[in-house]
Amino acid sequence: MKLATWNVNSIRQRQAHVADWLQRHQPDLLLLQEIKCEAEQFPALAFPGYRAEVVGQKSYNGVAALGRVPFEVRARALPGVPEPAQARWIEVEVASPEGGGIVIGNGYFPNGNSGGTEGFAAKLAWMEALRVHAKAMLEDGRDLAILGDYNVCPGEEDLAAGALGANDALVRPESRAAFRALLWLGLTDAVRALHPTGRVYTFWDYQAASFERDAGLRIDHALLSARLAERLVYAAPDREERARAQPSDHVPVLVEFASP
DNA sequence: ATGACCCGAGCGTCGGGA
Repeated sequence: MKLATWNVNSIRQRQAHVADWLQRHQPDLLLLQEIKCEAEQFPALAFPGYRAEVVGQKSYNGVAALGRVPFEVRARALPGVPEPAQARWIEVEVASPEGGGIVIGNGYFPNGNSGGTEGFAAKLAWMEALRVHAKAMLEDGRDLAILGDYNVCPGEEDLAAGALGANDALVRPESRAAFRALLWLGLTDAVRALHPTGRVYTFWDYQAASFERDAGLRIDHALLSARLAERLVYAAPDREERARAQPSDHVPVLVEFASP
């Protein structure tokens, strides 16, 4: 089984990139963030062989699941997040080869740098709601993967020197603590499990020739419950995608599992 | 030292991104 996550920074600007990437990599499920459109505007016909389920809104945010295997939608919003809900969560279930299902959450976590202290508090509240929700699913014994744009650099090795200020919401101690609280539930950071050290960036700013200088960040992640983590055979960002013409500022992160 | 780029909205320029 192959899963992937990709913040595409507008699906309407990136649909050819996504269609081409799907053809080359053929993941079972691709989770998208920042589609920046309403569900009716999503170019579902651009991805032959894939079924699209979309949680959209006008202009901002927006997530989607593209699947070439059967899946069902479990939720279109994160439980426990106060209204007005933004389009930041879709949760699906695919059949497991062992029988039973695998729950796959797709999140576009709040950035937390806009809106002052209130905006940062909303980021932390969103992450706490996710922790509570994930904890309940794990206590139910569910196999769980949470993919998406977490908007958190978990550690100092997850950003280039000088790429962000110390007070940035992506590296603030509270943001990192909220990320660790997810790990403490028993989840495994897939990319770090297979690449324990070194640069494994998933984002480079459009500004200041960040990609050319490799001034990147690791903020797109896949967290896995134990049985899934034990089957993990591949987890890495597709860095080459950032070198293409008119790229997203994020690259896809691909994770692959051996059959049980 | 400073600014830098991209997207959507909508036609001024700006908020948001990270």
